[in-house]
Amino acid sequence: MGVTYEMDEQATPELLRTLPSRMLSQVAMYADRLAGERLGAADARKWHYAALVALRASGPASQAELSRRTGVYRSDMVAVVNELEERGHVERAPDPADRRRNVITMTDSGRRHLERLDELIAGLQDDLLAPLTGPEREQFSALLARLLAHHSRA
Amino acid sequence: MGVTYEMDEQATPELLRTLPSRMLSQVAMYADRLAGERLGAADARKWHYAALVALRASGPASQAELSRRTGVYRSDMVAVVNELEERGHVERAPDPADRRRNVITMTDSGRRHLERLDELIAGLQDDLLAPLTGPEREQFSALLARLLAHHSRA
DNA sequence: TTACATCGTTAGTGCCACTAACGCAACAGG
DNA sequence: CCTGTTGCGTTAGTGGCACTAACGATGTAA
Repeated sequence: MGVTYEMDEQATPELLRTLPSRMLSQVAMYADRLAGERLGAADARKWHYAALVALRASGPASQAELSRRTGVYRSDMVAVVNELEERGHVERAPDPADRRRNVITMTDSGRRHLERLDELIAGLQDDLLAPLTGPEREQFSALLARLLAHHSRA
Repeated sequence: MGVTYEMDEQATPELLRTLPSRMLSQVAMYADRLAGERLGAADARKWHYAALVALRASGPASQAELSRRTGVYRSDMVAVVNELEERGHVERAPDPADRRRNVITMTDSGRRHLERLDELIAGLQDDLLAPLTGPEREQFSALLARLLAHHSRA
């Protein structure tokens, strides 16, 4: 796992090495890679987790609703639900009240799967923030939250 | 610019909304998008900037050297140098001392271009960190630097 | 009825990280 | 002097993700 590629950190120009946007991208890349690897080992992807969490939080929902709640595009949600359905973690049924919709329901298998993923994701946060102390992690999260709030408002 | 997609922030489960790895990815995504848009408007890409900064910092270099200094893959550096060459920002010449290598040299046009990009990138940092105070920006950068250092050591 | 919006779905774009393999050139050791 | 190894530039290709466009079917409102 990890990168096989040899990059010379020392030789990287100071300007580049200390650029916030660049550090941000790199740390995020590392986090994404780690998440991808671990979720992959559990036969899952980021979006599976997001969808399952949304289902647990608010109960059965249409694909479009899941899309809104997770930020996954409606068009990509199709594949996510397909994959979760193949693995028996959700069921897809037409909504009798609105025949445009599918109702997605989490199965028991899905609930168990989600619990495993919860632990996996929690461990991930821990490894991601490993070099920081408790208060520093709070700090970091709070700053991220503010940046996110600022940049995601319409 | 920005996203046309409608995501319901309110409906996103707490667990998901406050997950550090997720916030990190999202903020990074926003930063990347912003960088892509602005650099695109200046007929450039992230990698162009990285390569030019490396050339300014340490003078002419082979493509492999630029690759190591910027973190851009050797295979992708080909296109970067192609594009910079097309635009007249660098020159590519065979290295007489080692005929495997190309020597990449920045032109005057490249230097002027880089100065424009410097300003553009500086403005970007400012917009990215807009909601944070001066000390908070320092904090945030320092935390990122520590995370990066931790995760990029062999 | 007409117009419009929403839903699931398919297809496709573009960017980026990353791998594999190629022919060529340099180099180190026996 | 050969020989295996390493480094170089380059090509091609993979897979994931963000994102757009358009479709037919269905629901809602003017």
